[in-house]
Amino acid sequence: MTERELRLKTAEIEKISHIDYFNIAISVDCVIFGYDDKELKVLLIKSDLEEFAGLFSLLGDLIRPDEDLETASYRILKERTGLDDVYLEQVQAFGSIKRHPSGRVITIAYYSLIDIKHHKMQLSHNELNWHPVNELKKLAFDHKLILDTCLLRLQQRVLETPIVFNLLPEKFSLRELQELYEAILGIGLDRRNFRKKISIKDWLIDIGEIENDVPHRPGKLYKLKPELKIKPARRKLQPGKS
Amino acid sequence: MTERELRLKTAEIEKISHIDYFNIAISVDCVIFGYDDKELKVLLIKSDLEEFAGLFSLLGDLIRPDEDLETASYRILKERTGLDDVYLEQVQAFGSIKRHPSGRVITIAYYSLIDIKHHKMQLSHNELNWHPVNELKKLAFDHKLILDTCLLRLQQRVLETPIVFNLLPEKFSLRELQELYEAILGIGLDRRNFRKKISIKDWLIDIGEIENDVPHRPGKLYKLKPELKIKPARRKLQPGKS
DNA sequence: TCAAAAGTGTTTTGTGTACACCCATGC
DNA sequence: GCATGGGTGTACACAAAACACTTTTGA
Repeated sequence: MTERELRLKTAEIEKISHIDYFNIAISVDCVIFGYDDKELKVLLIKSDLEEFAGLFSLLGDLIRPDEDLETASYRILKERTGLDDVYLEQVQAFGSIKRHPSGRVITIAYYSLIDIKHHKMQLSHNELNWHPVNELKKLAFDHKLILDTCLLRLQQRVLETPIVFNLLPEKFSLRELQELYEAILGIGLDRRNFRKKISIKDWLIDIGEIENDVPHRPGKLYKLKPELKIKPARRKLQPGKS
Repeated sequence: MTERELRLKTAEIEKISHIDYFNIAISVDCVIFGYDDKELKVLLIKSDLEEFAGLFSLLGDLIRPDEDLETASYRILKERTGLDDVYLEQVQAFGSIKRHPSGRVITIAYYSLIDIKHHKMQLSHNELNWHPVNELKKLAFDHKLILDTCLLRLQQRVLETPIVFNLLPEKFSLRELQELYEAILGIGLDRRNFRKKISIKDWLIDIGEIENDVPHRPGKLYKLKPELKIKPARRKLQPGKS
């Protein structure tokens, strides 16, 4: 659909036929967050559109008429990361008229949290790569806006609900956890206060093991209490305060 | 589109043609909140679908190919309430396959806040009426879920940003304001603590007038500081904590 | 003079923040 | 033995919650 055709429809607004209402495509875009090397990262692919030559874009696809919004998101995640059981949350829809150069495409944005170490599969196929969130300036489409909006949502959620653990391996030390929070929130945290706050939340189990391969005193390892692992199917409305 | 056609497409999933992707309609649904008689209310219309005979539904419409999501929402609000300059916020999209009996319709939910007294125009045309939010049990489509989700979002926002004033007339007393908060949050509040908290936020101006027509000692009247009135066009990302 | 709500402060409790020392380990 | 992070507690400031009496007005 060209810009010209779009304008034509605008002029004909009074006699819109029912079929015209279907001249809008719907996509899902996934902000796939990962955590590695003490940085929050996002999975991006090089845009194949001429208009955005050289820019990266989020992973997305048109929604098929026979799949739910979440189904479409899980499909994309599965295709791009090989992972199945991931945290996924819808953020909102983006639907500016001119957001997509090839026509009217409304997109529904999701973010998901995955353990970057579990991935490492189809990576770097067609320029699919992890990018530090902080270093991104310009993305294709309105994807920078979508990313920023999702990051903001993540920052809000992370203080209330135990979702960050989706970004970590099964076992982790308190230092790793704190560094993750610092990466997500973009601020430094006091170690003693952080540990106090986490211990009050009662999210973790001391598994009786310690780090190895660290060039200093190893820390204890913890894991998330199993009952707090968020099964994607279970989530309904927003969870309340922890 | 019948259920049978849907299943057919599912079977043909491998050879989906581009045009199939457009076989999805997109609508906007508005949860229009008002406040009257010490109750939070929502504007509903009697559903004209046989499947939902006797049930009420939110106000919505299909999105036109040439209008933004917000433009569509404002159009609905204008059509149904006659009001222009209202608070409007997108919540999220709802897209279950079977949410609409006549085909695949993905809807994007907005809530808006209006002064119920300013309205009173096209009301009760075709069974368009205000309903107390607390007394609603079943709505057409998935509109109860949408309403609940929007209410939850409103409850979260109301503590952080000065949006409740969109539900009140220009001048109001602190008692009215407190009763409004109580209606939205569904809890009782301590008067002294409430007044302290509001005064700290520094949102109000004492306009030097007092209530009249009250059968008791009249309270002072206040108005929201003009610079805090949220112009719909200005809002971008989520506002931070107050 | 009575009913109804306005208006107003203090105390207690909990939460967030700032901050420093000794300990265990790897090198 | 030294560098590195692990592990821990206390003091202060601020915010939230509980709580009661006097004042003003209309009826």
